Amino acid sequence: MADIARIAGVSKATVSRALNRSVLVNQETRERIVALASSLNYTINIGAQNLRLKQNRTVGVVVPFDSETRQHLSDPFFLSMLGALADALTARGYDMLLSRIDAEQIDCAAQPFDTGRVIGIILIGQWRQHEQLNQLAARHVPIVVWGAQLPQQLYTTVGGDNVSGGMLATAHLIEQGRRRIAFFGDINLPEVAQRYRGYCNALAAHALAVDPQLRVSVSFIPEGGTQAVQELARRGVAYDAIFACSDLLAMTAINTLRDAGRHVPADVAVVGYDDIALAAYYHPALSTIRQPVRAAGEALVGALLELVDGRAVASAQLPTELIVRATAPLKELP
Amino acid sequence: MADIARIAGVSKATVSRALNRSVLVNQETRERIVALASSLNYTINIGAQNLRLKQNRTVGVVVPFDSETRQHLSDPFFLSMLGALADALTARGYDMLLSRIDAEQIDCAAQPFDTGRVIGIILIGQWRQHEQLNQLAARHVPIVVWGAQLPQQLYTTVGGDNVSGGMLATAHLIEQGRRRIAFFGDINLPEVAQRYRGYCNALAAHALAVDPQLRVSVSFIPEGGTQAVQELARRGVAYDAIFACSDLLAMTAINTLRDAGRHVPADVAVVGYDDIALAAYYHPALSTIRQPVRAAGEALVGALLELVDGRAVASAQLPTELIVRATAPLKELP
DNA sequence: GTGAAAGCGCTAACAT
DNA sequence: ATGTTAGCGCTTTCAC
Repeated sequence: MADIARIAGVSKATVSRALNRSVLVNQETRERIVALASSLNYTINIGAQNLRLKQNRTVGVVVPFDSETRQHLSDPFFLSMLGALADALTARGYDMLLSRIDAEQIDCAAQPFDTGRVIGIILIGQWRQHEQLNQLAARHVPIVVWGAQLPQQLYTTVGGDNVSGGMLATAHLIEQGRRRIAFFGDINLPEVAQRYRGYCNALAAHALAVDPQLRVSVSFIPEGGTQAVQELARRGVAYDAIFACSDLLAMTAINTLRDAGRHVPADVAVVGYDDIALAAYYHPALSTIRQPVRAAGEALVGALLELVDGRAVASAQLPTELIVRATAPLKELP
Repeated sequence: MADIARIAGVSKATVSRALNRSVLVNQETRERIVALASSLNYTINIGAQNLRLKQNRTVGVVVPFDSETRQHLSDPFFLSMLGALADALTARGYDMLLSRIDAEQIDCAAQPFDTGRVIGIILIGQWRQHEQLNQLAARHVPIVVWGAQLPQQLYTTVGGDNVSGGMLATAHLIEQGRRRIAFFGDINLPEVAQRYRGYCNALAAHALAVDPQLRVSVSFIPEGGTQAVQELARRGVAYDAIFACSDLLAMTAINTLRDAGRHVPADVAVVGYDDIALAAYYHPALSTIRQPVRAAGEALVGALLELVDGRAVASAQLPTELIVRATAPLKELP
């Protein structure tokens, strides 16, 4: 900027004003300076500007990975969420700083905020770290979490309606005549626990008993579906349907069933979760619960910006939707 | 920092030194200051530090989207590349600033660099913007592009070996007895053009003619596979194999073939490209060309950091690998 | 309408 | 071993 000022024969102050389109500066001078700057490929240094203005238009997006499986950034659902967040932030003129951290050390998530790099944090994935998240919120770190609403929660969450998602999936299977519905998912994760509640609710609503033998605790790794089907075989329990807590789980489960000579949906109907892009292209096309990813991105960003402005924000639940495709079709096959 | 200094009864300089673990400060004083800072959740403001030190540990990752299709961030391959980059950068202690821009205005990609936010740019996706990329490089913007090596190229690329990828796929199909191999992809894109060259090479090596009727120009949208299969039907050309330039294209093509009553691989063998996570879980499991995503992330980051250090970096080609699965198996089915 | 000067939070000579 | 001071690149009173 000093260079520009020297070449243009004015002071730094004038250059600054010209570049910020201040009305205080002579139209002709302003145009001359702007032209000069652009010919020199000069742009205001945002770091210095931020320092002076104590402002910042960068939001931190943190994706925790499971220390054992390192799985998260390979999960198509979280990846598509990233895309939605990038879009939502770009649309509002904010930049996105992406970090990955160990899920066991969620407190590190606040680091980009503490060091002044970002104005707030969006955390994709709640895992089991409820307490640590509460501590961050108590420290007044502006943070919004994609996940489930929990009791005594100090931080803001945006999430799908997991209870209703679980109910929709299970009710659909019941209505198609299924009675022995297996549940695949780790209910230590809050979101999965809520889906399981929905599953139980739907069974109860149809006067069906919950058989704990039908619930298989598997993590969100791709092989989970295979493991779960094998576990059911080991237990020797009969089932005619599966509700899997992710599409990946559902797909690998179906592959394993097929290898075992069982037909989908004839022998076993399957409903997945998330409606990732490939669910529609899988064969047979996957029936699933859609999570509204684009809306989620918007909602997360909106909530965070409110928080940053010092306004309190209630946690939000986004509607989930049953997408009926071939693995659990409407008309029961004979 | 001034606060800490006041409370600790020392000067800002001492606090700065203590927090940077300088040996110049009394051990006891240092520990006292560090403890005080951490109890106050104080961390050095990186923006101010960067300004003073004229340093920066942030790298810009830019993902262009096609103005018409807006497709890129939904493409599983690019998304997984993002994950690999995030990992590679995190491992080296760099942060990642993610932006999406219109592919038609690639020059905007340099903005985070021009404004001093990042030390260099990694661009995922070369598209057709060869000239604009050359201009950026000519301006000495440190930039590394995931894509194909092109003649008169001033910028650095890291990419898969597309020619060899095309050859591997095509040769495999020929060796399994296929003679009429369709090619799905838009050869206006440099990477696809190279894959097509590999395809032609493989045909030539087996003394087979290249039939232009077998090449269908489709973009990387999911519906591309469907469109391409329909286009071949419209043309009325016979074929017994498909080499598709992405796994998504391959999958939707297979679905469309199936709807038309043609069997994969019996009637039509199919090889995809990328080896996205779901290729293995598709049914039938997809034969494909694997692009080494993790290595790509490492290579892109490594190359960029070299550039930033002022060293010249040659473009790199990463090996591609044929993954034989069910859609184009080793033993030809009768 | 424009310039001089102070200061955002930090570090590194240079003193002491 | 610690304090003083200047300055990174910018904006913004306050003078002129």
